[in-house]
Amino acid sequence: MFAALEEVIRETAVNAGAPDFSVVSEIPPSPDQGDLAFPAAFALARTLRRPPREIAETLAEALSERPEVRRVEVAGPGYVNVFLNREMWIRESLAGTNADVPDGIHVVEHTSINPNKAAHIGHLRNAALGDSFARILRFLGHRIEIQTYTDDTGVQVADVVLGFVRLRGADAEDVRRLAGQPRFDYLCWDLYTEVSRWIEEDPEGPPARQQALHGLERGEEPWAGIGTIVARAVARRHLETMDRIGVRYDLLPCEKSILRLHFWERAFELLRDAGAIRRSDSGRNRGCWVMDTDLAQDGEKVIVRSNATVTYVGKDIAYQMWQLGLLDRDFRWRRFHEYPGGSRAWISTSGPEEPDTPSFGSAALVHHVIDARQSYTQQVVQQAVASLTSETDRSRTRHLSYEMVALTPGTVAALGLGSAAGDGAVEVSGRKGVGIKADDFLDALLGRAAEEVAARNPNLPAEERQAVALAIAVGALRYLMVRVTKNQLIVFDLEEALSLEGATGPYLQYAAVRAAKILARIGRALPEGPPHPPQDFDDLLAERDPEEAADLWILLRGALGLREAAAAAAASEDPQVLARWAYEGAQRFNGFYHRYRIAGEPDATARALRTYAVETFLAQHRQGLALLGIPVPERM
RNA sequence: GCGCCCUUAGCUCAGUGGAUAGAGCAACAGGCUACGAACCUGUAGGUCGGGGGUUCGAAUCCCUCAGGGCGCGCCA
Repeated sequence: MFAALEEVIRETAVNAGAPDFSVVSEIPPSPDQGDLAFPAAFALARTLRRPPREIAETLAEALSERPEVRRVEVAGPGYVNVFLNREMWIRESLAGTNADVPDGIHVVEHTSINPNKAAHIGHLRNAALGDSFARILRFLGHRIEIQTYTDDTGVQVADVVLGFVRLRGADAEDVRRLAGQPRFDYLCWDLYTEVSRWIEEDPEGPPARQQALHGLERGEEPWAGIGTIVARAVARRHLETMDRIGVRYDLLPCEKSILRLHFWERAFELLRDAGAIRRSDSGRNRGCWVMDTDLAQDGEKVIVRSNATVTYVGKDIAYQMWQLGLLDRDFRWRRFHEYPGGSRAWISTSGPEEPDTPSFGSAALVHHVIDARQSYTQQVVQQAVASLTSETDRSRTRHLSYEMVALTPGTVAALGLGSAAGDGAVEVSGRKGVGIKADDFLDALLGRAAEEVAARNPNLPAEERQAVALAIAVGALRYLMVRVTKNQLIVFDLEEALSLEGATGPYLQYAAVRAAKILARIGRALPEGPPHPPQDFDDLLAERDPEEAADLWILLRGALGLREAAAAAAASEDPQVLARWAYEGAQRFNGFYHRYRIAGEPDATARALRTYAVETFLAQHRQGLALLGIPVPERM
């Protein structure tokens, strides 16, 4: 509808002699200035050599002939303010669909934690960002596949394996027994910091680590056997942790499979044949296979070392080639984790594949949710992969880059993780054991939420109280992680993060719970989707007090902006856009709630209009919260 | 040295060319016998890091300087 009106503006201006231009529209600061405004006359004043007000009058006249326009005003120095036929606008926005979504799978790769220790708050940001982004894409009509890359043969796992063998004197059976513990990942967290310190301080450390790493990569015992036990047990723990906050995965592609299935060997041939890499005959990188790139310091990036082993970047190139279907090799898959409710996560294997395995990968577009520290590496990989595609427009791999989570010195001190030096942010480090574990943080939130629920709902059965507290804790956590822009470093303060008031998840949930309660009181079911407006909506609105009409309209217009907000979030690759929409919606609703009676309103027309607005708000708000992974409890 | 990100109210952040720069927290003053106060209303708080430029119009775009964070290996 906006597009049609913009076209009217453009056409009118061009007919008046203006060169072609793109029309901008905006929403006026107050609804008594209209529903839509065009500042076009200012820019046209110069080219048409006429005063802006005069041009605005011409544009207004053209617009006023459109059926979707009720009234047009020229305001101030030359704004064209449009009062829409609101019923028509609502009906059109309800009819919006995902008709023109291109086919093809979007892979969202997120979380990707090294399977050697418990997940921490930094990983929660990644998972919340990736999961919300994936839900938004699915809402917009895309087919989605969720992957979490699992580096089960890297130094981090090797270090923990070394810790078990060297510092604990454990064999595979011992480790298998320990891995059965409920929070095996916590045990590994502590062992990892211990072994990291040992490697740093003991001269035997570095060579021992080297031995463990090579053992893992080559499949030598005891390293490989223990490595598999550790990696799979910890990866399973990660799935359980993330499932607590509503984050699930389809696939766990493992580095070990990439090695065993010789992905790199094939990728190497393809890259070499395409001329994307070449052997360096001179200089510092003599004997290596390198890629020419402006990104690297000397103009070349080593992909294969002079000792014929492949770098991290090389392995990542092979993996990303597989994701895009550019590698004519495939993983084999086995069932790994059954989620309550039926879905399951698959893990890659180089062994025999299970009979009824679906096929994965070959995505149209892959989104890598990886923190900003990896920007450089991701650019190099993207360049390599792009050199294999015929597409000239843009890369089919996207780096959804985000800034990390650090800790306030106060939080570090409060948790006994070290002394607070200065007032800067403290980096979360798994190696040093500085960080807040994801499960611990969620448990702390759960504890605080449970207190609140008990205080407010003393008569609720304990089991229900627990369920409500969980929803609130998850809502608080999910909102916390997406409420700021992905580019903003989060300096995590525990006290602040445990707050359940103000701009927090529970605020968003509370608005939904309230709205649902009102509807329940007057015997209306929870709306499945936004309802259609009442007949003669504009006339009904006009009969109300102007202030109320404005409040009703602002609530409705905001709620109906869900799809637009989701699309903007997808385009900017940042769920924060949607989180802001949800927060502002809750604010509008709470204001409305305090101002107007709904269920108890005696006037039937007023009650119907207000109920309609509440139903629309609730349907849209619940949908928006679902996209952010924020559950809505029955009561709170 | 090069690259990316950040700099807006005391604090944490919104606001990616339009009308008077907005929220939350903290502070102060109010509001529960109404659909539940995890809420709402009000007060106070801003040279949008500094300086140039483009534009009818700049927190927003360009240049430059400053401060802060993170990267830039034949490591993973």
